[in-house]
Amino acid sequence: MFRGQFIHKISGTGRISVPSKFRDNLKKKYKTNHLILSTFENSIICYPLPEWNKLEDKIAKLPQFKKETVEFERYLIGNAHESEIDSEGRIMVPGILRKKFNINNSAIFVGMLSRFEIWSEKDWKKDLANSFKKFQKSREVIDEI
Amino acid sequence: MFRGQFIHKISGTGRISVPSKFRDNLKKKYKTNHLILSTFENSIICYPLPEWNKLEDKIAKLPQFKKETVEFERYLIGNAHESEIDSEGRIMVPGILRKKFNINNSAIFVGMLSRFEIWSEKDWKKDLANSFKKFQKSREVIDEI
DNA sequence: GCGTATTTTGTCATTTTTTGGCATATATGA
DNA sequence: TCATATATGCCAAAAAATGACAAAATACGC
Repeated sequence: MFRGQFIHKISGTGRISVPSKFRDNLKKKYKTNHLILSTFENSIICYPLPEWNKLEDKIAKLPQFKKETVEFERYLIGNAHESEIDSEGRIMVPGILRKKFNINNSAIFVGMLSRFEIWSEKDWKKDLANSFKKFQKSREVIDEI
Repeated sequence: MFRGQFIHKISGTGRISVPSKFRDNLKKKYKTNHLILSTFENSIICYPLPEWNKLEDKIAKLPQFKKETVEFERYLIGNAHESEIDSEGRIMVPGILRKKFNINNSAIFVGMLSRFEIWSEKDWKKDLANSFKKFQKSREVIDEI
């Protein structure tokens, strides 16, 4: 499970080291060092490749020209980049994603159990300000827990 | 699988380099460097030749004089151009397609699993502005995922 | 606290990918 | 046929990604 927050520097070429605890989880639980980075709301969302593949397999079975399928694919698959963790524990975050989320000097990794997110510091702080309010609202709606 | 977004320059003669990750996928998975370019919505749609053939086979099985079949065929098959990836990793995008989609200086490749799309920057941004909203809608329809 | 091990960061060299340019070839249409 | 537009082949420059190594920072055990 991915848990916790970590601030890491990102190099000019877009390399950033994945928190070692996340790497341990990837190795132990998923036996992979491949990630898929995609976009969701205001951050880069990262899935272990095996998890992501399950999602793709489902999408591949949908009728390929149907409007909903196409829109879903454009957003989710269209933003997805595969990235391998290198010998130093780093990944390359493609420029197109860095630009999209204003990730320049450092970024925040946020664990989300089966996935994790990468935020720019600025956006993270902004979101944080709202998140407690949002949490208050959503806990009234989520009955299952 | 074709995934991700890549912005590439297009030459005056209509040559544009196919993202290397797409080329790798073409080689490994499809063992081809032939593509079929056609039109779909506001972009050029690109299929590896083997995938295209599958599509044609499916179309061939449809009732051949049905209105929808004819219309579907005319649109998809009628606009299809074959293109081979050259030694520099580029393809030629026929002028007729470039004009149709206002592709001038640069274009965006968007991965869609078994195919990919080529957009003009302008149209892509326009579409993108709606894409998260569309995604929100479509994911309600695609419950299984 | 101190020393050790691990993790993160910086830098440089190498390789790969993308782009630009130019010359030649092929087709198109008057 | 010739002029024009379109397409192809080839080479080299520019830009981006990757690999390797080492320094700096941080965490950990005692």
